[in-house]
Amino acid sequence: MERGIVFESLLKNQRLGFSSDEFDSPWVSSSFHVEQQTNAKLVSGQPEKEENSDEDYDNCFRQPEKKRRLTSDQVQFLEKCFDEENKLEPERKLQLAKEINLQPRQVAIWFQNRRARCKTKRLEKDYEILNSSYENLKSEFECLQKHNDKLKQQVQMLKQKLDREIGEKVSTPNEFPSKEVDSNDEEPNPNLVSTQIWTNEPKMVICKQEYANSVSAKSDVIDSYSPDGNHSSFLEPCDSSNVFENQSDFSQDEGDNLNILRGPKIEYESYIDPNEGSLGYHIEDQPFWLWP
DNA sequence: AGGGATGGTCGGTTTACGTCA
DNA sequence: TTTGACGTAAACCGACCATCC
Repeated sequence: MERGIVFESLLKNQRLGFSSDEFDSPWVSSSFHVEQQTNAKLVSGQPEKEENSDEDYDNCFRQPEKKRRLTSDQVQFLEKCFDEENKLEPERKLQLAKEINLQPRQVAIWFQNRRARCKTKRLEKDYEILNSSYENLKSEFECLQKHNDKLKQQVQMLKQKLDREIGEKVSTPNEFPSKEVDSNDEEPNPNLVSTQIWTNEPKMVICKQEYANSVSAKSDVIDSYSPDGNHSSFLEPCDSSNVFENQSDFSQDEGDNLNILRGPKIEYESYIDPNEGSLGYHIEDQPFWLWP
């Protein structure tokens, strides 16, 4: 049998162009390999065949050598070496092969496969991180969409209210407060956006003025339209340092690749459900901007 | 400078083993 | 007990690259 194994290995090694140092058959008188063979026989339940040189010679042309898993000792040893250095210098390969009675070629292949497994695991981990980032962004986006819808509803309500009250004031012009909003006779500043909201209180006026060019920059109303007609997204750059602050397991390396996915931090603290009776909207803190 | 030999890595694939329903 | 499906480790293959002579 040994000659059969040697023959098979020789064929393979010649085909692969192995150097002579790699072809130092560990299959002969290898304690590790004997253990492997014994284990395999125990598992498969096949009786051990009587060793015979003539039979072995005949076996040279029969079935090739079966694959054997490395023993746990061998794997442990290789794992330890892999932890130290995941690449193999030629001398180190020979040394390791000698120490655990394997062919240098086997050691090389083990390291090769181990690197591949390592990479696969790393990719899986990266995928999980990316996926959870995606889920976070998705749920944030959905929240923002709901928020946006509610804000639009509010605007609609306020518009209707405004129309109604203007109608009332027109029908009773004496009660219409004249010049209460701006008693100065200054020229109107084109950069000012002035919005007047008439409440149910006849004499009360809520007036909100902001510089138009500061609205999009400072507004807490995130989804807005800037005067130049461009839609200013709420995903524009801002302080985003806390977005994934609960994801403390981001390693530095992974973080380098994933920074792009860290969106802006968005808070909803000032948002109160408008269905709760009053407007519930901190209008005095908000620049008032009408959707087109 | 150019080319062949050698040897390494990598991605993908095949093969054989071991486990489990 | 047998068997087939399945996951995984070992081995292979081809392409590519670096180094040496």
